[in-house]
Amino acid sequence: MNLPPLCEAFVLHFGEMGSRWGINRTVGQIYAVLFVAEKPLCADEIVEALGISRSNVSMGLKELQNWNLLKPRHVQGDRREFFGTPDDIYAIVRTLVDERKKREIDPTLTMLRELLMQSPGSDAERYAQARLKDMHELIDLMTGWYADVQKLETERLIQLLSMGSKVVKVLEMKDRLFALPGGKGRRATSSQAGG
Amino acid sequence: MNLPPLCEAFVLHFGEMGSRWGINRTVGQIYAVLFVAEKPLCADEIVEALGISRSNVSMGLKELQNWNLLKPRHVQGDRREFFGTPDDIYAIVRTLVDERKKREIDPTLTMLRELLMQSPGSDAERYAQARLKDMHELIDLMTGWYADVQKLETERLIQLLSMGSKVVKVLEMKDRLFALPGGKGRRATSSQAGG
DNA sequence: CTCTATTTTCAGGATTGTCTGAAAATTGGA
DNA sequence: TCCAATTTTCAGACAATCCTGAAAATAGAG
Repeated sequence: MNLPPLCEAFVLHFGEMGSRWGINRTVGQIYAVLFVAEKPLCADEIVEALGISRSNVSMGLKELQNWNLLKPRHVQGDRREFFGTPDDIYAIVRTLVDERKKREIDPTLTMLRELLMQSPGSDAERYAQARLKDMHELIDLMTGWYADVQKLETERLIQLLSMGSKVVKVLEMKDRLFALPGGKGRRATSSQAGG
Repeated sequence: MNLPPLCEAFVLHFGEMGSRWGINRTVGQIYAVLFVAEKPLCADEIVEALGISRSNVSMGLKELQNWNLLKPRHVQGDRREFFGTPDDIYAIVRTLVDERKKREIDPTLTMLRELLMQSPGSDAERYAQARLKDMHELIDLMTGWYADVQKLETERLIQLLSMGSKVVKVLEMKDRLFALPGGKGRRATSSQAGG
């Protein structure tokens, strides 16, 4: 590996983390190199930086492009293609979550819905369906929250996250102020919520 | 595999998903079986259900115990150990997130902090540190939010998630009502937030 | 259109991770 | 204490994944 020590340490750790999250170690390293690079890099520069084969870099870049995680760049008078990462790290995380949701969560929700529509043939299946229903509701709730929050501008998102659970205090205050009927004991059902 | 069709479908999908998240497919299947089982199961019942070797089940259960995801149960007059999953699916998710945070996020934060303390030896390293600082702040923000929200009772958590970004509207209202100095343009810094 | 720089594909070797049966260790009861 | 049921360990077989070099494909310049 041919990188400044600081970058090398980061790249190695990031590759390791990637491999724990179902992402090929090399792909993680390629992204790490691009992430800390001052300017877009071409494939051969990545080969040079990581000391891996050219074909491996090609496959890694292709994978990262499938994930929409790269910004392709062209340099005047140069035939090679250069790649960088979005400057805004929030944009990177949004893309990452979107893609994982699309590939893993959505199919899981579909599967759960299909299984919940079947009529149980035994007590065992009836009980399993009850469990699956809990799981479906939980995932539904979380993806609904994400879909909603994802629309916020970064500034607002940061504000919301900084608040943490203090938000609940504000909600209580709101409820007191407006004395909504059915106040704090409200049940949360799918996409319903008082605004 | 020796399970009702509905359970089998779930177990297969869950195992597949697990393997995409850095969890051994078999371990995922074992958890899935326990999750939809009406009562705790012993190792041999899992062998029977999944059609895998006894030793494989033993290793899988050990792994799941390391993740604190199992509830060991003892049956009177039976020497075998039985395992179930927590009834509350929220408890399961909390544990899962806690463990992943402990194993992956916390070490990453440590690494980032260490690299940020080094004095850069070149422009490349200086730029890399700026990127790493962004990443550190983002992870810090998200883990801070999680640590905070994780303390809520499930009921409250559901309420918060159901609200989604509508919370921001309430915040705006609050800001207007009390006309805080510096109102909506506030910067979010680490753990600081107005309540 | 041709030429050449560059990228992509892919078969097979290298590596890593998973699974198993046999043997060892453990545990509770007698 | 010993015994038998049960669990755990682990070397090696097996499988999946990754990585590479060589060859094919692509794309821009002339």
